[in-house]
Amino acid sequence: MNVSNRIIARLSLYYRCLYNLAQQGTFSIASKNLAALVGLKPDQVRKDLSYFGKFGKPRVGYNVLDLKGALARILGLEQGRRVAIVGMGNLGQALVGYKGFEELGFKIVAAFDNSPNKIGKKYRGKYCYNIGSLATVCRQEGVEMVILTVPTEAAQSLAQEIAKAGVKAILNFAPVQLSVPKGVKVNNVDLASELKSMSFFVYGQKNLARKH
Amino acid sequence: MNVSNRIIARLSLYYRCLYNLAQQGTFSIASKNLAALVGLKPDQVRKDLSYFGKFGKPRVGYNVLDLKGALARILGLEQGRRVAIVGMGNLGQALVGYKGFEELGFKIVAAFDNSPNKIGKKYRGKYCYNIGSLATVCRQEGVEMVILTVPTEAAQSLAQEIAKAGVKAILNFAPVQLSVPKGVKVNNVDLASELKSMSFFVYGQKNLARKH
DNA sequence: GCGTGTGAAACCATTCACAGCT
DNA sequence: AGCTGTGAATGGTTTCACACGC
Repeated sequence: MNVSNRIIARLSLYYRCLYNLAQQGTFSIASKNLAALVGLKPDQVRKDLSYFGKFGKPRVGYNVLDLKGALARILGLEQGRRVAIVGMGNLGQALVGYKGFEELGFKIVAAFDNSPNKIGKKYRGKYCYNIGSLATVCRQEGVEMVILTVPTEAAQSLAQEIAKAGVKAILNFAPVQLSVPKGVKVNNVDLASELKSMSFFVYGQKNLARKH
Repeated sequence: MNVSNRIIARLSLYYRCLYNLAQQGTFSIASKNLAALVGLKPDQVRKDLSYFGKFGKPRVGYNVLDLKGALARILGLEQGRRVAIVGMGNLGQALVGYKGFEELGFKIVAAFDNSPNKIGKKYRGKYCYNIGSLATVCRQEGVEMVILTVPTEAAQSLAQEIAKAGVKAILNFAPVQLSVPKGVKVNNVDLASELKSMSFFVYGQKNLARKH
């Protein structure tokens, strides 16, 4: 079966809301209300969920805990995922302490850098290894996903190393298109491009040469 | 005219590549090669550009400097944009020094926080103001876009303040759907959701209840 | 011949509308 | 009556295929 990126991105949002609702002790929620929380239409929510099963009850909506559990299973979040951060610059250091990760079961088990100043130090209690020992440490620690926060020039060759170390997912912050072996999933976070894109909608737009 | 988010997101990528190509002194590039750099099909690149005009020359491709200039104009990047960071936690502090912003003409002109420890300090040479003076400082400094890196609970009410201060674009890192007045553009960066989404493709997927 | 620009076709995603259940 | 689940209809995006210009 074939599920698109976009559906999964939305499931992640639903999961986030259900997590919060569960904490507040909310028992059940209708597609209409869930949709409002994420800024979508109810139809969309129901259709997305219907790809994976029938989780709702007519007249009632969805049981929060049940649906949260189902999404956790679908998204592969049941047993926490083991994550490493490669590149302990400003961004890497900020993310090593990011609350949002640990809450959702992403456990940061290692940090890596190539700078002698950083190797051997601890950041938020996480030991920073020499990047040369990437493969060894990743296998030892069972690293499943990597957050890659290195300078642009270094990103591609490290992505290869990371893939060789058996890691199956890379969240890439470097503004380059990484090429990796099949079977490795890359998601990109391109901060400057986000700004550029907003710039268009607010300050560009007018200079259009062509209508349509 | 109506241009979709997705086209603009891709234009931002093209711009990034053209910026690099220009620095390397490359004179011209074909859609095929540009597509390879961003991981897309040549047809897509040509179609995207054709919404805005005819920039290429048959048999030659696109002149790098010309196309870069055209995209800068379209994206509203010609005169640098003035940006503030609201929330000087780990992430805010990391982003205040992010090279990728200044290079592309996004000038960080102010930082804000509500903590007495931080107010009055400088981060990478940027003064941290009391968040209470948001409106005043934003108008004084001509802030056009805000990067919002505050705790989830604070995000919604600050988004309102920011909008009131005349800022037209918010890059939101808090995992909530912000509601803002019409005319204000919000882009979300939800780091935990990125990880969740990758988790599905690598470790979820199998547990599908329904085929299709 | 080679690479652009662009209608037409194919594909995918969202929205609609309603049957079915409680 | 109210809310889910889902085919059918709509709308949007990507890919194809080819005419045109150098």
